[in-house]
Amino acid sequence: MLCVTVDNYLTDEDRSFLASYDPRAFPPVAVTVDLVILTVRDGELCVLLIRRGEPPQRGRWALPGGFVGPDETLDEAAARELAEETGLRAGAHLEQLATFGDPGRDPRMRVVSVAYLALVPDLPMPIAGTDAAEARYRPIADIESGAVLAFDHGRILAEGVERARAKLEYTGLATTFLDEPFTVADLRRVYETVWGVPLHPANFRRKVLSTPGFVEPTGEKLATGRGWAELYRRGTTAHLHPAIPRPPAG
Amino acid sequence: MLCVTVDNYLTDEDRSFLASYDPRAFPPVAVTVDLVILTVRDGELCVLLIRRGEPPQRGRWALPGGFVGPDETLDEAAARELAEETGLRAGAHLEQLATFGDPGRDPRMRVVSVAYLALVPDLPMPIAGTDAAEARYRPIADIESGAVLAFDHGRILAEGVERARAKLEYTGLATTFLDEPFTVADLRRVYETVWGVPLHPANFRRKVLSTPGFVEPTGEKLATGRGWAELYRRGTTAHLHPAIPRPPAG
DNA sequence: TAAATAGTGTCTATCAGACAGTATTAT
DNA sequence: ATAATACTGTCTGATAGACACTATTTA
Repeated sequence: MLCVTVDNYLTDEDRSFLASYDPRAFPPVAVTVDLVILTVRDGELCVLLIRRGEPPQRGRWALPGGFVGPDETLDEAAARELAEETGLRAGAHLEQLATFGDPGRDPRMRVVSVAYLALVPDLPMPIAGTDAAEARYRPIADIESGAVLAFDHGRILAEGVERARAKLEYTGLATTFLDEPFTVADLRRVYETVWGVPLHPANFRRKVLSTPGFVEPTGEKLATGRGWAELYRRGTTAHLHPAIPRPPAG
Repeated sequence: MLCVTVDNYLTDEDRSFLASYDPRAFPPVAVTVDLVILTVRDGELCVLLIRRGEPPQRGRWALPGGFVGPDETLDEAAARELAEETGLRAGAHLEQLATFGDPGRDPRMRVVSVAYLALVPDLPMPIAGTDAAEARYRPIADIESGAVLAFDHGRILAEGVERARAKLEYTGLATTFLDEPFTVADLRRVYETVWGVPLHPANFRRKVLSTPGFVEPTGEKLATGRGWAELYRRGTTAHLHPAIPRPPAG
């Protein structure tokens, strides 16, 4: 294997050691990335699921994912999978979530899966890949109330949803769920949908607009709906000071 | 490979598919766990490092770690490594940090490393393993100011330290750095050491004691030092309400 | 007119941060 | 006596949460 990245760190001793090193002496392990792609549509928090078109567990709903290529970083593999499934290349938020590697979580072999979390705006339609019979955004509520996902994907999804809920509190990531421009009420509905609690409109507005860098006014106003509403774009601040406090129970 | 865990999920189709499945068709990848073991000693935040006794990068300081066994979960492998290096079996905090898998991060082969973060009290002495010439707790400040670690361990350490700093704010984990019983001043010194900022003793005391479940009084008093100080044990609450706010810069 | 929504202003309880001050012990 | 530390009490400014109120548009 060619490893130019750290080649300049190698000593002569390293080089002679590597010449006699056999990577195939280790038990076979596969490394994959699985994606928790969340979006908000029609007042519901939804996740992109694919129905498996190949065994094992053909016909069952699963998170999209795939093998990490030999020359890819983990982040690159996740970005490639996200683009393949949604068509999105930029504008979405993508971060590593956690890694799942219990023996027996996949019946084929030892599979260590690095899970990623993506937050995307409401998109036209997902793209069904070669190994997927069908791809669809499905409400979280449906999965939480019974529907069983393939492998340990239910647990991965639960961690992704919890991470997303927590991150809305102290980052400006809620705006990545929205197309620009948006109103303060649109942003509030994102929080209400993801957290599952109603928020006080007046207090929410005051907090959002008093947090520097959260949203930028476009100066335009939207006349649709009742009355009129000012329009905003995403701000530049990743970390919110102060945070948007999450109500205790939900 | 025997995979009983999800065996009852297998359909007849799955079983016939698996009979013709060859795990060795994939490029060889090794999965390891690396540990960021942090402690507070002599007013400094320290990390357990080993000096590599085998190539590659023999003689360079690195995080302790090792291969994940074929029948181990990732958490089990991390707990085993922690016990091997420190002798600790319980009482320490251990959580998954992030996964690092850039091609070329290890010159031997493609190595995907699942990093774990451990917070431990001040311990007698670390144990040098078979592949380590030496094991020592070294101050974070020494590494941040120049000392280069093996592979990408500098980046892993930086993420671990940042996670630890963030977690002190909203969890009761600071107490895992201390032997019981401890005083409020001991706990304050942990925060001051990890965050690198002085905290107001009076305000710190008020916040800690008004946060239910953070610390439990033993009823005893310690007469050493000037005056006397009340002694406490770790509380049961993992999540702090309200949080211990971290001062902005520093 | 009634209902729904965008936006403004105000009141109150709480908390962070700063500081004054007391009690106790080592030097 | 002086310095250092543990601990208590008080004051101020900021903010979360609740509510009242106006303006505007649709049904």
